[in-house]
Amino acid sequence: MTKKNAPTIKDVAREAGVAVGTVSKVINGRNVRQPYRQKVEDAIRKLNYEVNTYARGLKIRKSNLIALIIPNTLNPFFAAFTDHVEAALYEKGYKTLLCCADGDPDKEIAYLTMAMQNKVDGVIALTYSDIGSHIADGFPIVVLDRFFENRVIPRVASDNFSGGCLAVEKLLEFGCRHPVYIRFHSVFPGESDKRKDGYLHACEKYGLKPDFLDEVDNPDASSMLLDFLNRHRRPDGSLTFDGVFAHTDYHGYMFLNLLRQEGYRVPEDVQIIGFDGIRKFGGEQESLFISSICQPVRQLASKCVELVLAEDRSSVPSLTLLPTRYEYGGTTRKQREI
Amino acid sequence: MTKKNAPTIKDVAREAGVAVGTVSKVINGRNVRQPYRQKVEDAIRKLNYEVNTYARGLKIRKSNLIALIIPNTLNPFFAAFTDHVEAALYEKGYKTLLCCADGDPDKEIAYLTMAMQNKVDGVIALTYSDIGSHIADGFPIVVLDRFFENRVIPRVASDNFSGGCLAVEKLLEFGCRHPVYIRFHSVFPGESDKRKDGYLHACEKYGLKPDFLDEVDNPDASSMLLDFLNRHRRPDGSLTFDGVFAHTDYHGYMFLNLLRQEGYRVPEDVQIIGFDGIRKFGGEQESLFISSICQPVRQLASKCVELVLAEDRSSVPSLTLLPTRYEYGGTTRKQREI
DNA sequence: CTGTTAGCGCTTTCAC
DNA sequence: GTGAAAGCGCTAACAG
Repeated sequence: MTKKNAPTIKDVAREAGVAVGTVSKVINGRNVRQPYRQKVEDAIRKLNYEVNTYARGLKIRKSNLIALIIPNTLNPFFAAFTDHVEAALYEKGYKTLLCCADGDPDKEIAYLTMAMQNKVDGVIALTYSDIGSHIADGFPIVVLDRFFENRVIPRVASDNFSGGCLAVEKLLEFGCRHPVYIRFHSVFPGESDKRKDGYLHACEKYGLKPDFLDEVDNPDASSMLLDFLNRHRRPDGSLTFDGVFAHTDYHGYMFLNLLRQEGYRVPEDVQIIGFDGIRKFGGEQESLFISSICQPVRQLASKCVELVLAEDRSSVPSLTLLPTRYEYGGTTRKQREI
Repeated sequence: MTKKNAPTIKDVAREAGVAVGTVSKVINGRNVRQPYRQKVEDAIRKLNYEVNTYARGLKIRKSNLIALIIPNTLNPFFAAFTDHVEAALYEKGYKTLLCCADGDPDKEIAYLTMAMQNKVDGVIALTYSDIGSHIADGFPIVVLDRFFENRVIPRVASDNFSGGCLAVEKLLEFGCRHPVYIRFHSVFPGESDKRKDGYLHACEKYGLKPDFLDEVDNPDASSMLLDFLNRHRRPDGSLTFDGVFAHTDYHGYMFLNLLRQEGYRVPEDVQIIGFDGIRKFGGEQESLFISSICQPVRQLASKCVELVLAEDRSSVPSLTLLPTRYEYGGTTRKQREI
């Protein structure tokens, strides 16, 4: 809330003995001759003047505010993305309006509507509902990962297909012969679906027989993993697979715990590679939960910022893919000697 | 950015065949007779009208925006706090301006200044620098944990002292005889300093000899912990302590890994209790990294929101302490039978 | 170059 | 009850 008696541009003008137009020019960095500029700057300092954002916003229709709509900040990936978006926006002189929609379609739409009607200059969104129809043509918006059927909206995502291939290739490189894929997917279509395509592609390329668990995400994931394990247990207790590519670090870590609990050694008996690159305690220096195909969170964030701020909307590509990379996280063997 | 040709209150008035004043009243839920109200509402819907926040803000000096200033959202505790603050604010019709200051005093002050001069109705802050002197009298602000010497600013924090006592009591309850305390503290004074006071108090109460590692946080924490360990190793390899109260889950987890690496069993040989209640993958259902004195993050957040929105600033207590609780996280023994 | 002035869209008296 | 009109603080166009 603006302070009740905050000095206005008029007060500054009076104090400096110049016209308001001159003050405005000084504030906005336009050319003003030295003696005038000096007087204005002194007056501003003396009165502790600060421009009123509403008045300016009303006039020039710009808020330097970007809305970031995400499910939450609890999930480490979202948290990291949020952090990097905020930093990138700050860098460019923009503020971040944080909108945690929690997967609630009403809240997502409410935030989006609020954002588009006024208040913000653009939106970066990772939503679950199909927001496509709510977006005015030409409105600066960029979405992460999600794909909308009925509308072309600029998207930024990791190169999930290549990431999926990479996971298989790494497992093979580290000595696996039978890598399986496990996934508990959301019902919303997005680029991350291509991780499986990458797995399948790599299987074909390297002559492997695909074998996977592919279910809708649910609270019973844990017991489904156990079922999967039991189905792949030989009479002697050994497993018919020796490598796991998990669709997410989260479920990979869940599987890791299950395997160890069942007496299997990781990475000796089974190697695991996840996807995302989630780090313990969130720190960028911290270790991963499991070996993983890491999403370039920082680059995703700055690309989103770059695109949402792009002056020329028509120059914004409809899909931008950023490369992933493999990182060791304790559930793979060290690279074999060549 | 407000759409260039967005309908204004005038357009609605013309469409509805009433005066702008009437439209304003309808928008703001004031009394307007049915036929008029109906016409206005129809016109609003027809034109897809939405109030311009700047014009309103300029007029009534209120933005329904609260700035949340925190170091980052990478740290799981900050991430959780952010998430809950956003939710609590949304509940009350407010939006969240996310300001990650990253411990940079300039950025903290910049955000704070921006916030106070205009744009936001209040500030919730967890900062490192001494922002006390920058806060206008009566400005709605609430800080988490930090203590400022030169200024009384409403603070909300966990009851760290009781939490410290609780940690020791739990360790004793689970059979420990010699609990030590380890801490790598920030140089900024805050309520969390009282965790150590709680430890010392409990030691005195239960006739224990205090023994601790208390250093300024630094990159060498790991080797300092190893030093500490070596200093407490008997010739036969056993340790002179059997319980650890770690100032944070983070360093507790670090110590856990060190202990296991050195061949000690946790919780059989040594039990560990941390502080904060950090969960793997951020989920509220997920397991803790280590047994911990959990901060009531959600309650801290809603208390901050409640206080920052309080109409009567003089009714806001200068310090609000919220209770912590113990939760098992794998590094303590189950409660002994009585 | 500087100073004057007309609004931006809204709320809010104040007549009616 | 409703409608007309005066600004909120700022920017930008235009006149000097």
